[in-house]
Amino acid sequence: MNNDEKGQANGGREPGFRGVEARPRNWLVPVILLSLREWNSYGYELMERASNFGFEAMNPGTLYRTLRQMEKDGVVESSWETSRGGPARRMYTITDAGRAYLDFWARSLEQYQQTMDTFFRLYTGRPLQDKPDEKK
Amino acid sequence: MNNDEKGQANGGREPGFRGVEARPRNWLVPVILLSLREWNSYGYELMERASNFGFEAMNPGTLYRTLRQMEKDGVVESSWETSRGGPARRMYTITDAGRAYLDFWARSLEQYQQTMDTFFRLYTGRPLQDKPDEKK
DNA sequence: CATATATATATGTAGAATGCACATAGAGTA
DNA sequence: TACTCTATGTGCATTCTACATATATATATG
Repeated sequence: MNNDEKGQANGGREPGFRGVEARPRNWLVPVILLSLREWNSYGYELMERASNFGFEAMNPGTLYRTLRQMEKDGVVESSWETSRGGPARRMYTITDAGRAYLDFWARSLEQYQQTMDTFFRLYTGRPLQDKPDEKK
Repeated sequence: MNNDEKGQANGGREPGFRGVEARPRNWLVPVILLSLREWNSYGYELMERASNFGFEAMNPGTLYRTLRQMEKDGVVESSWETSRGGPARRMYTITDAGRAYLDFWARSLEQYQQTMDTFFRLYTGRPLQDKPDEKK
């Protein structure tokens, strides 16, 4: 709903809505933390693994910037790995705070699933409430 | 993960994470459209109805600005209602494009639910893949 | 009548999230 | 040498959204 191409009413045809994915904010952070909880990793590899969560063709800039911010926030720690061929890698490790954050987010996600249920109940045509009378 | 109060590792205690709700982007737009699909309404009333979706204490500015943007995008239309007591109301009606947008969003939401299932499967300890060997 | 309150809509500003484009650099290989 | 793969980043613009504040009308209350 935020570009020129979307355009006017198109009578119910499949619209070319961009940026209309029902994806929560901060999705990337928990996905990274979940990956790091399994095993330590680095940006380039995390990018591939993130695609398992629907982050297809993840753009590198967003990922690397997010990782640096996460380190500032204390949910991950990093160190350079230079003991092998190829460019140096910044290896990341999840912290205790990171695990706590992940748990918190998972609980929040459960709550959100209930909200989605409510949405679908209304969407599929079973209103939760009748139209109230005009007040006063 | 974006404020000073979150702070450092806290060893798994319940953290005071702010803004860490698993809430999707653009949630407000479909909620408004869903409300308007049931019956025409206006900002002040929509604000109350939005609270049914977990938008507690919605701040008015966000809602009214969103409504105006939605009209620009062609998913709603509005007209002033002055034929009654009290301040004038801007009454909103959903358009065909709005209905199309809502349908699109709902389908997107279904896709996203699968992604969440994947997330929870990993979170609760059943990895989808083993750690691959170091390449090359 | 004056003032307060409820109703109703809106702007200004700032910060966070995010996408897109582009920049940098090491190591192997043709 | 040039090219490609691997790997990490920055700059810029847009969007989303929270918070504070402004405006106006009608009704209730003293």
